[in-house]
Amino acid sequence: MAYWLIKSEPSSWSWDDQVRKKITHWDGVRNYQARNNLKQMKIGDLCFFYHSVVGKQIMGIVKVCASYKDDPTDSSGKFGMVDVEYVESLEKPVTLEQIKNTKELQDLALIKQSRLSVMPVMPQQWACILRLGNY
DNA sequence: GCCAACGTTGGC
DNA sequence: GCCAACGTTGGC
Repeated sequence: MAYWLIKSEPSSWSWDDQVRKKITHWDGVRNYQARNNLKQMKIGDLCFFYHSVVGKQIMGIVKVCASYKDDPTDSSGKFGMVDVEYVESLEKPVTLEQIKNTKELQDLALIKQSRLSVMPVMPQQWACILRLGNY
């Protein structure tokens, strides 16, 4: 099983929305690197849900519940999506600032490639963030 | 195939 | 709201 981090601006899709709706299409990705990461997701993989722009913190965990398929919102047919399902909220959201201040997390793409919206997370990074979140 | 122009993302 | 970083588009 693999771990990921996916971003959303709360003004378009927030963690509260995710908690309420439980399952959603993770559509709208229009970047090839992010798409390639989506393609590699398998059912059961876990993802951190990160609020970009407003909040700038990891809010909780979702699980991949449908693998890569066409994104109906993309008329070009080049991009796809997965479905994700609410799993759990972090007791304490983990902020970008905390991540930047944590030695083990310096290699996270969140820091190195701030514009990438779907990125892999190494198991040790995953565990480290869980500890920061008091999960 | 190069690169200038343009559009978007996201931190500050 | 600004702008740096980055990705995409299109003329040549």
